[in-house]
Amino acid sequence: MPGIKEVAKQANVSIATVSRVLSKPETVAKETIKKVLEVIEDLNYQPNAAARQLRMSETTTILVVVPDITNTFFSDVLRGIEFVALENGYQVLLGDADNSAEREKGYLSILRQKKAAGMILLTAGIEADIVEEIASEYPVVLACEYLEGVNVPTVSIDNVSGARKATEYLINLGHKRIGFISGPMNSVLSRDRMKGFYQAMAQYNLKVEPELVQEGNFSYKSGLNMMLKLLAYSHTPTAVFAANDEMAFGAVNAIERKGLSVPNDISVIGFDNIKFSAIFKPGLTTISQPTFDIGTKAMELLIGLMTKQKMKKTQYILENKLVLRDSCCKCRH
Amino acid sequence: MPGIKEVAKQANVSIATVSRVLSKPETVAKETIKKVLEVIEDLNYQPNAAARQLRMSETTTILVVVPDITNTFFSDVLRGIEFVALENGYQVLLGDADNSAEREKGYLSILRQKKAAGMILLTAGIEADIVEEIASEYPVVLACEYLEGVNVPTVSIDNVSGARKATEYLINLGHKRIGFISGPMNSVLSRDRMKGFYQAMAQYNLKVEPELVQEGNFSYKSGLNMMLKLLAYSHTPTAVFAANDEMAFGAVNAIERKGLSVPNDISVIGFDNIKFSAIFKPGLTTISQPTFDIGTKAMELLIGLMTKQKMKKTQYILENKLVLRDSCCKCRH
DNA sequence: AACCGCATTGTAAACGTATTCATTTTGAGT
DNA sequence: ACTCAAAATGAATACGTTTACAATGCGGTT
Repeated sequence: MPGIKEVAKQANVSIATVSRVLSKPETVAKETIKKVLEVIEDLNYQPNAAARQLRMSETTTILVVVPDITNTFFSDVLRGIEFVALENGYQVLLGDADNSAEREKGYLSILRQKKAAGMILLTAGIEADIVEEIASEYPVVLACEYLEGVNVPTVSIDNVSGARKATEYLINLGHKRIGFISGPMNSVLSRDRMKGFYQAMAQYNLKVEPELVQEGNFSYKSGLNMMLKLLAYSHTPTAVFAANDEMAFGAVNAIERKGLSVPNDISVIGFDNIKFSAIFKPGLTTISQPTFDIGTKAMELLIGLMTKQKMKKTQYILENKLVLRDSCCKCRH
Repeated sequence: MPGIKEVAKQANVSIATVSRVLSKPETVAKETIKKVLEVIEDLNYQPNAAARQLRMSETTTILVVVPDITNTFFSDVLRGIEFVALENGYQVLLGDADNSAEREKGYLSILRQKKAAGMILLTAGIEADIVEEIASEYPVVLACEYLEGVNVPTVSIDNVSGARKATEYLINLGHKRIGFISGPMNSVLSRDRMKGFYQAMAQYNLKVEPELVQEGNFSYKSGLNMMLKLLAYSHTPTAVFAANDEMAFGAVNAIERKGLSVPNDISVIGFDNIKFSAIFKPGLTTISQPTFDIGTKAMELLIGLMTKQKMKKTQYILENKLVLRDSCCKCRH
């Protein structure tokens, strides 16, 4: 409630001095500082953010758009983002797109209204040219997902190599008939993981049976259903690679529902290494993404953009790694 | 970039008219509206939020503080909050307290700086008197957690009755030696669940063995460890009630690690009904909280507060219910 | 004693909008 | 054609800051 002028009056100085105490203390006499600070403390004064923002034409909140807040994978990178945001005096405005490109697009107006100084997109539902346009006008960084051919700062993992790594692991265990449950094909990330799968199969001269690759949508249920579909074929796979952990859980449960065992009858490998993968039984072998680091790096990139530092690098690809647990074993067929 | 005055100039009207087109179109001629709207469209003009906020002294962002963004339980209520927020033109600023009361307190300045018009607390790490003070000055609602004796608008579930329900269920299955893994005792919510446990036991004249109640901290790991502790006693329980699902997972895995089976040797019941409870094996019997509804109701309450409607009710207790799955069975001892 | 330089403080303008009040335009009624 | 109310518009101000610029005071130098 109390404004700067109330402070000024009580401290017997001008509002300019009060302002300076807060922003450039080195230009005001020590004694005055003390006096003003006392009054500020006394009145519990906090500068009005809107006024400051209007005057300085800069805000300290940034916008983060996630495709699905309910997905633990994203909450981990969110935590990374918020960690460095707070450290640098920024606040994060959360936008949950709820898997809708429409809602995703709605958040752009927040940027245009200057309610946020920059944006981190954990999604990729917006058309590339729109992203490019908005990125040319405001600080924007892409995390997790990326868009082909656009030159927007990005931090992600190499989904192709990750998927290749997962597939190779199965192959090295002796598996030849390997099924693949993909993510939704409208996402680059999904397409990359599929590409990695195909690359590895080709490299080892293995044929991929068209009926053994099914498209899911990253949900448990789709993993379950697609696996049931796979199991309905006369010649079932001896191993399955699911493009994310949640679908892998579905696959495992589908297999067990049919009276088969993981990994003894069918091996299953996932992707993401979410928290529950270690809790699940059997422990899920999967590709681990450095979620927290993706978040911190993305936020650092964004800060660089907002403070107009010239950056040596704007594209980061973080390492993923295979984490071994109990859902895969040697092929016994 | 373009301001209201640029629009005014191009449309050959005053800035006042432009402003009116946006906020009180009924007071301006249809023809003028059309002309102005065209220019606005043309320039892609968006009113500056800071200026508007300064002038109107009101903002449309609200602050939500969660104890742990990584906990899927909270992301579900977050989704509920954001759903009605968006519907009413509000944005949500996310504050992750990372389980630290200190960080939690740090978010209060956002309210004081008027960067947010109101706040929803999903946490309860802040001292009751501080909350009460801040709530007397700004719109604040408590969700999930609540504080004893403070009259701040609150929406929660009845943790006592939920815990009683869970315990009764075990008792009705014939269990007499029932263990309890509690949440951290500094949270009212935890204390309530414990209270419900004791109430049910007392009601059925069952003795609770002190060594069979252990304090965890809502994490998987603590559930695992506390269960191992329970199993180390000579006389082990035939059933265990864990104060949240994540700890229940830990308990189940601890039991199986000892070569015992759930539910055949020991029944386990949880609390919250998070998404993985249905995926986990055995399917976890638990108490379901209406997470989404908690979120929507909390946001509705907050909107009521912010728009200064007089409200008939400021304390909501939502229904919880028992959901049966496969982690409990009749006592066989 | 006059002057200069520096440290400290104050005055006033600007940021982009909403709104009050005054002014102009419109149109209906005579 | 003239009047008058109503409708539409414009001019000017305020919101709470930051900051460029001006003003003041003080110590030391000449």
